[in-house]
Amino acid sequence: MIEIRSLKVAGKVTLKHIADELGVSAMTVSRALNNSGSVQGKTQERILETARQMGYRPNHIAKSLVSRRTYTLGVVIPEISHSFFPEVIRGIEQVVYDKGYQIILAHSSEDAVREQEVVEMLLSKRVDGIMISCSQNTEDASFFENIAKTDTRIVFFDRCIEDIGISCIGVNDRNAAYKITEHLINLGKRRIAHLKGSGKVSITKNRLLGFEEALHQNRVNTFSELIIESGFQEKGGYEAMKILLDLPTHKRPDAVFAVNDPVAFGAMEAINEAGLRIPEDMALVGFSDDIRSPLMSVPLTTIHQPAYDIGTKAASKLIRLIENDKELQEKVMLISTLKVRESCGANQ
Amino acid sequence: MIEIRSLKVAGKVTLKHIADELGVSAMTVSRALNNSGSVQGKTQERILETARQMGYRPNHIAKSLVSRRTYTLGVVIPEISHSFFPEVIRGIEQVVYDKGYQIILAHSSEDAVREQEVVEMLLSKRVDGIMISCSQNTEDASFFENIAKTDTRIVFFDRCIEDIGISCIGVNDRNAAYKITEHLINLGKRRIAHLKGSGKVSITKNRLLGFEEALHQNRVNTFSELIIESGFQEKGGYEAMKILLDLPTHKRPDAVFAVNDPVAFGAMEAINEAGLRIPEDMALVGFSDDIRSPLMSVPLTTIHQPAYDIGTKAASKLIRLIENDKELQEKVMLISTLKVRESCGANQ
DNA sequence: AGGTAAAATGTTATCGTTAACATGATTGAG
DNA sequence: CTCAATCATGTTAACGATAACATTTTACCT
Repeated sequence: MIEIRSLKVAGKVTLKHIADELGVSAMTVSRALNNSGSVQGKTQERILETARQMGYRPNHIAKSLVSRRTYTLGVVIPEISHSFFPEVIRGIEQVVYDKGYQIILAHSSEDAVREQEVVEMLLSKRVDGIMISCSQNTEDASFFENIAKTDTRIVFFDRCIEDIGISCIGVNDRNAAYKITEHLINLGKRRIAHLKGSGKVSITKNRLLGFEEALHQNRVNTFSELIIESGFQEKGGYEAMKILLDLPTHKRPDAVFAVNDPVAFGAMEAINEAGLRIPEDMALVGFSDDIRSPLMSVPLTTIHQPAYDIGTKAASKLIRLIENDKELQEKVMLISTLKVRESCGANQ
Repeated sequence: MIEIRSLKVAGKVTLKHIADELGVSAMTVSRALNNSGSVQGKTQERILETARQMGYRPNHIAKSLVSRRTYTLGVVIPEISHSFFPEVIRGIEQVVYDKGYQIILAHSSEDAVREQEVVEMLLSKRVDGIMISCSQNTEDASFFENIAKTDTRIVFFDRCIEDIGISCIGVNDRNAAYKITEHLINLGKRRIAHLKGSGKVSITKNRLLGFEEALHQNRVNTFSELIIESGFQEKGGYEAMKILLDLPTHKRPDAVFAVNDPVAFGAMEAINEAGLRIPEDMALVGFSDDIRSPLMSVPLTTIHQPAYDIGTKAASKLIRLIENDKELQEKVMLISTLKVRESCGANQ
């Protein structure tokens, strides 16, 4: 039985406290607790027991200062209330937990200025790496390029800035956009609108590209007045749709492809308010397969993205980049699939 | 124009690097950057400019070691895929961002062991405080009591352990449960079941209490075989409901009050599978107003909780506890409201 | 017993920043 | 012109842990 003179130390217990308690040096205590050999079995036991009794908790702040490693990763998302992101986070969390890391969650609120602020903060906190899905008005690629030059690793997921040598984990946006557009064409739609995202991020560009390609390949006219920037949120979708609905009746689209499901929900509301029926008067499809999409009064046809897997891939890629100097940057495109429901008019 | 000899320093730029660059001491640089008086205007300008050019970023790890403050808060949630929690996090994030803190998000996956692990980790990371919503099998109050004795502040939200002197931010669970049960009684239900939560957490206890009270006050029989533990997840709701459905027909409930909406969704599935209609054959109500609840084929009657506000209150309470020694522990009960939809049978 | 290799423990310096104190430069009053 | 007060800057130590090196103790062999 070991007698503890000062079970309650003012403030937190440190190695030094334990060392003083037992009349050994802090180094010996450190070695004992880390099991790093060459501490007499008996001494080690006494140290472990005393540490337990004194409620010792290693100070990772101090450890990090020495090791220059925090085992903490930053995760920056634009909007936590889209069901897609919590699901990605769930994936990230699982990997990160298994590998012994933690995440600092930061929220850009779809604002590029705030995004840079929180990234700066993460860097000051010396996170080992950052996973980021860009805000809707992120334009400044050089900001990320400069970070990539430092020893802090970055990985984009979902909303990426492409071709600047930073890994991207997303889905085959272009191909999926192509498929869902072609699906509308096959249903006989000929005036197809696109509510497009914004900024320089991958999904804006690639979903638009896939859309245009599908029209072109299928010899369907593209109408520039039917391509409207909506951003990525419900409100933007509502407003963009209003613009389309204000067109003269014969110029209105017969189908709308929204850059993501929240935007489609906004559009849905505008269409309902205008007294039009989905899909009879106007077909509508989205992208991302939000948790609400199958539950809408007219279930939304969309592209299903493996959100959880995007999270696990992004996290494991980032950790590999951190832990292995040889690891290369790469673009990972997971497979997304067309989810046909009723809003496109196929299942009537 | 200042000439920088070594714009690129191996590793990260420190105060020392800037100091050497300008031939001053690190302390002067520190003072200049922190604007803490008594640095000559001219010198300060040179320092600021050089710091900018060298891409200096303050090292919060080192700062934290000195100040024993990390401006980081831990947030522990049991399950990120319930829409309630992302919404709480959104509230937390807003306050925390405004006050200059960050959050480390940790996930217990409804597992008390993992919960303790992540809390230990947060403590090792020396977070200034922790917000936690307990897992479904959290029983060990002393674990939290011991932490509360240290100088790390804790606040519970939603799923609290009560009466151990730690602040709780939640809703008037007992009263709300009373109301929704009474609502079922007023609709003529007389064999009312409860799918109850688990563990020692507040919502399990209080929602059950409110349920029983409503039955008692309204002179409706309580049937102990109609109170089944389901936990807090969809799967648990499904399984618990199966048990009720296996009862002989005349012993089956005519209404079911689920401890939360995900559990109600699980129950809904079981009821549908059994070929029964909601609400005609069996009424069903939940608690929490999940984002999916109004969208179900039979929209779910439930209790709406102000999730965002729970987040903001929890965060500001925690920050006040951290920053102000005089701040007292308290129990905050926000007002939740009955949301009558169709699953209870009122709006047919 | 003497000597040496191996094992156990201790000491010092460091990570980047800042508080506390120390020193040197400048100013102004008498 | 001198001396003290004020201002600007520097030095040292500390936060808690550990790597690298240094010392002491133990064990074993001849």
